[in-house]
Amino acid sequence: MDKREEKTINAIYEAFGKLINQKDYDEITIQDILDESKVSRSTFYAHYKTKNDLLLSISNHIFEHVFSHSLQEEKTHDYSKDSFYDYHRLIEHIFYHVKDEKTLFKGILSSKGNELFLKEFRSHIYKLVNSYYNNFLYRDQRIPLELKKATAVDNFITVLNYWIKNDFEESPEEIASYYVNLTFY
Amino acid sequence: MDKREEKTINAIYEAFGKLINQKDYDEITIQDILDESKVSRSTFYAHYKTKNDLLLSISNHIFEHVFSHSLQEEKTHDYSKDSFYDYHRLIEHIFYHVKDEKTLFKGILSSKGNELFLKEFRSHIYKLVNSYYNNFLYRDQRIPLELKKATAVDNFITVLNYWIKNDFEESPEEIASYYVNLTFY
DNA sequence: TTTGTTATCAAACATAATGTTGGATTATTA
DNA sequence: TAATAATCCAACATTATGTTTGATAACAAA
Repeated sequence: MDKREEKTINAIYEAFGKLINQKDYDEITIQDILDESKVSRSTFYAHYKTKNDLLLSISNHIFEHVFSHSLQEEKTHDYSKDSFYDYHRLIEHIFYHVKDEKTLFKGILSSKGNELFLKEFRSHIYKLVNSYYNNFLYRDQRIPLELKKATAVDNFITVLNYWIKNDFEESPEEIASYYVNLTFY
Repeated sequence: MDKREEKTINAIYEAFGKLINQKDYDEITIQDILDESKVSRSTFYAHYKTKNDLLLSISNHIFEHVFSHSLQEEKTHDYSKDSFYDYHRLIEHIFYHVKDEKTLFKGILSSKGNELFLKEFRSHIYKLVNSYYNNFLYRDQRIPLELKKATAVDNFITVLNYWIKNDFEESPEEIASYYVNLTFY
């Protein structure tokens, strides 16, 4: 990629990261981003069609990092040898990566208007959850599998929000065990 | 209330109900509401400061209905005699009321930009959950009480979304039992 | 180093939605 | 029926979005 492009995209990402920790996504105007990043209007629109387009791009950038490990797993891992332990470790791993991006997660998840981000996030978690129930037999007659999966996804968000509220005080291992206990026992 | 006022507010509510089932809250313009309701711009702004103000007003109107029973309970019910059975029945009751307003719930919960509604909704459910844990001892050492409460709130939304996705096919009792099983066992 | 390419910028512009105001009209209440 | 109050129309100011232009400067490749 052209050095100039890289520079502007970086500047825009940086600006967004700062702004999202100051006000709701809803309230951030493109003008705010231009002012903060010192990128010109026409340049911004050369890269992104809309503000949502930018958010989507940032989301993908984050998730590439956070879910990189699980994406690799998906291809190389031998599921016939899966154990619950492996799965638990994978979740710990993800929480580790989330903590690496704590500022962005905190900013975005605390913000009104983050639905696009949440939707992307959920779809990534859904893949994990799905692979879990493809490898472990689901026994509970009382609750439909699809509902159980939906709960498993939403619990992840709930636990993460709890972590954010506590300013990432707990260790990733601790948080992962909360999630696993809530969801799979 | 003046008959004329009642008429315009009704017209606006009706228009909103129609529109929210056609497009996302985000995409509904005030102009759309004016056109659909045939209310003039200045009249609209005589009643609501913003579109969010309207959504808030509609939310309160819905929740007054849906949680009326539990609000009454709060004051008159003798909690020292509380049983889990009573609590389960209360939840069934709420799902009944939700079904009465199924069109609005479906429209709003399927829509982008509904965070204001969700926030209000959550705060109502939180009151219920809170009263539950004030009356039943919490034993689980593995999960902090506050996290358990947050999960209990979010599970409610998850189950409701599942119900919506299935077009309210299940009975309120069935749905309530899904919720209770997911959350309290 | 030179040359062709391409990203950036500033500035002006069109468009669209929001929110405000004033004055005329009509419905309601008492 | 008279006073009150809600509605309407229409014009307007404001704000944010998105587009277009042509000039300038940074880059990559020969």
